Amino acid sequence: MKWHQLGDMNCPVGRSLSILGDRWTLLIIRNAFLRTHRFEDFQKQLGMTRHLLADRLNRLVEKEVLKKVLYQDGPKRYEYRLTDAGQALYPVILMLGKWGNNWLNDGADHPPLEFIHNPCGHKTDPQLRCSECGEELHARDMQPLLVEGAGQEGMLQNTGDSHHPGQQRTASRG
Amino acid sequence: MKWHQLGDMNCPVGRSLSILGDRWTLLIIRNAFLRTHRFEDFQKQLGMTRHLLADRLNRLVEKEVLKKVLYQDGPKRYEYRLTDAGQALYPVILMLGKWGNNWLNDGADHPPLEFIHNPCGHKTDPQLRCSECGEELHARDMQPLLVEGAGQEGMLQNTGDSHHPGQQRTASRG
DNA sequence: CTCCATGGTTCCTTTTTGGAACCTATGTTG
DNA sequence: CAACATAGGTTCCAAAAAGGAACCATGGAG
Repeated sequence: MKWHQLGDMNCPVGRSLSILGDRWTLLIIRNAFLRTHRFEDFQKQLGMTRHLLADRLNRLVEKEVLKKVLYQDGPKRYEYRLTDAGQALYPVILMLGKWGNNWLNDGADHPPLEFIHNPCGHKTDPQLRCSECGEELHARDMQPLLVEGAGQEGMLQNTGDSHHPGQQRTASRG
Repeated sequence: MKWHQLGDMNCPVGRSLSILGDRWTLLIIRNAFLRTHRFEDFQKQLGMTRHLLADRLNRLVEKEVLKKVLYQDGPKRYEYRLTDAGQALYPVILMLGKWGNNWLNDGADHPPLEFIHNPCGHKTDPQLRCSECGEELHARDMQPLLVEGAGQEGMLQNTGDSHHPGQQRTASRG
């Protein structure tokens, strides 16, 4: 299977990764959150080839994660800014950062990265929480629920070949 | 710059992506969360070449995201399971899924994926929240803070070439 | 007309993928 | 013992993507 066919799959993680899952794309988006918007700046900060950068920026514009905004009219120049969809990737970037912080400090010479949450004014540790009870979410407590009419190749639900029975019921196809 | 040099960078997002940022790795991890553990099952479910799968599994074991566990002694057979570091990637996977759900439902024929949070029993919408005030976190409210002694190429802090002044102060190097 | 800045594009080499066949160890069937 | 099955790889080769460096285009400044 070619990797790009993943975009059609039923699993939302697969669809996300068909756009975001390559070597540079998420780094470009990270830098966009850091207020980098221009071709030259992306290129200098990331050190990637101009070639690839142009390709990735175009693809992100096409997928509506970034948009081109005119910022100068002499020779018309555009910069790249996050769309609403792009802004919505913040949790992904932040959780990747948290993971790197917690689990990839081999030599310990990497400074822990911390954030102030401006509205409350405190150093914050971003946490994934349940919208209903407010508790922190863990993989073992989550039960995926696939709505009716779907799911032949649904992923994010086990396909039933588990060697560890019990513990699992998916909604449909029962 | 070669992509693998990113592993040494100061930014935790860059370090995370040096392990996770390729076409297949996060999909392998997703399936591990869905209780897929064996080579053949990964291969069938993902449709990737055995070649690449072997390479990625080995790399994840080396990086201590997965571990090999003996499950049969006839011909010795091992399966791949998430380590604690691997388990800690759940928020990343879940937020990628949430994003795909919300922003990549082009034809709308993809079913929304929903989860029950077992401890509270409700359908949950996973949210990124502040550990201190409990409010949902947004990019615009977050101020990265780099601890002293660090930060030459720190990333996740703006390097100062912003064309949009104000709105930004990083803690050190002032 | 020349030079500069920004934002690309082209050309060519090196690495990574994709696809399919083959290998290894052991266990089962006949 | 031969033949086949199972699980987990490895090998080989062609195709695609990434890396590196030079070149191009537009418009303004000198």
